[in-house]
Amino acid sequence: MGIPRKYRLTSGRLFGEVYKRGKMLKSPLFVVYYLPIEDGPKIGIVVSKKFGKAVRRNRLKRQIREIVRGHLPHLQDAVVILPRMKVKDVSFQEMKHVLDNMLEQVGRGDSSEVSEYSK
RNA sequence: CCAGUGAGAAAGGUGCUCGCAGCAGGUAUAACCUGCUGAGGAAAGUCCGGGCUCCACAGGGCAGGACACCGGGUAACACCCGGCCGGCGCGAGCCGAGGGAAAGUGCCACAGAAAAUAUACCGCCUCACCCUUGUGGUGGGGUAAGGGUGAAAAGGUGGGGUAAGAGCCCACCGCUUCUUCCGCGAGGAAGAAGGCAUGGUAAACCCUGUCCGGAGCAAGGCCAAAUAUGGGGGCAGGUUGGCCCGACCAAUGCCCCCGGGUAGGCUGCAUGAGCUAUCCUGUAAAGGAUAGCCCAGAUACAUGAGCACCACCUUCCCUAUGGGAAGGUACAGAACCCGGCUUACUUCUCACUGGGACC
RNA sequence: UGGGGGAUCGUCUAAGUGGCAGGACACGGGACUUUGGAUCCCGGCGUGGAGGUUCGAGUCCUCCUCCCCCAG
Repeated sequence: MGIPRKYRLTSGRLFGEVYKRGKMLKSPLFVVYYLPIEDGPKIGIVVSKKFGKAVRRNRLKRQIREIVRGHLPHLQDAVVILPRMKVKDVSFQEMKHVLDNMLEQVGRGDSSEVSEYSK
């Protein structure tokens, strides 16, 4: 895994908290929920079974983790990332570009004001 | 060269940068550094069989389920190996839920005379009677050869025989029974006798034989935290108290339901029916001996991203024995662990079969 | 990960012990009506896939595919 255990979202209860009380960013490729918390960034990734069998889902999760890894220093939120179906037709480079922008917005949202929508 | 059959092997490689998990060490828990290790032949489907754990349990039976030619292998199996029989294929070979229908019960639609105690529709033959004397009718009897129906029609083919026919008789084939020989056995071979009895269906109920207690690592164990001695019902009538005995009352026991609380860590958790090599036994599956090796262990669930070179494939371009570019390199990801089965799927090797061409 | 259940026209559903797959709604056509609705008549449409047992399979057996539920 590209993210140390310390920075992972590790219980169903926390996922529920983020969905319920967090904010949301949408793009054609991803949906990101985030909620500012005290003890450092915590990342969770949810990949639906629609994306294929276990090998394919695991690979997608690894690629997303690889992208998220670079953003860990400037995040202070619990973040849940859900890829959407269009990700299947897109290269790693495009995924990285889109997700980089979204995560930068999450990082800014912690200090300055928050915009609920993107694009 | 083409088509095919059967065995077996591999699962792209090397280097660099960043990053993840486990273990060991470094000065001390988290952190940090170093080193080592890190998915599969199917890890899959969860279809069988075990180990392991808890619960239940005197023994046996009933119910329910699984299996079913023979011999062997195994911890066990529905698996594997060797064989038998049957079927398929020109062949190499492949396939088979392959016990019992002369214990019983059920079912066999439609069609057909009749679907299982045989029967007699069209027919064939014959006798008697009748008259309109005909290729006639009525009645009785003999038939199972021919027709027709069906998935299936009560041994088959040929000959003799007969009024017409029929295992009525004969030959061959099939079947049944018996004997001898071979084989551990399934069974095979030879011979004799019987005159044919026993339709199909048991992946219909069933019978016979063998085997099977239930649940599953979210099993189970330990620690921490939290709470309510709560409410209702059932069973048992044991223990204690009300001086003793009985009744009665109260508390306590076990099970179920409702309600409330907690839901975090450690362990199980990886040395095992283990892997590799050699030798011995065995046709083989497999077993034994010796030596060496340690080979994932997560808990929102670990292998990715970028780059370079090489190998292979496809497409395109060029000055085309060559060079370059782009894309691709199957099926697929361990979660308690093993033995199988089944399904998905790329490439290669070897042996064999049939056919064609050439020397 | 483990355990359990299911699949029949477009949708909802039937088919004791194997024997011509029916019905309702919807759909298409026609009649009635100036038109539409309602009503009446007619019609097509299906056993998740592959194989096996049987003369014959929606039904019995095996293997796949998909969906749902439970532990939560």
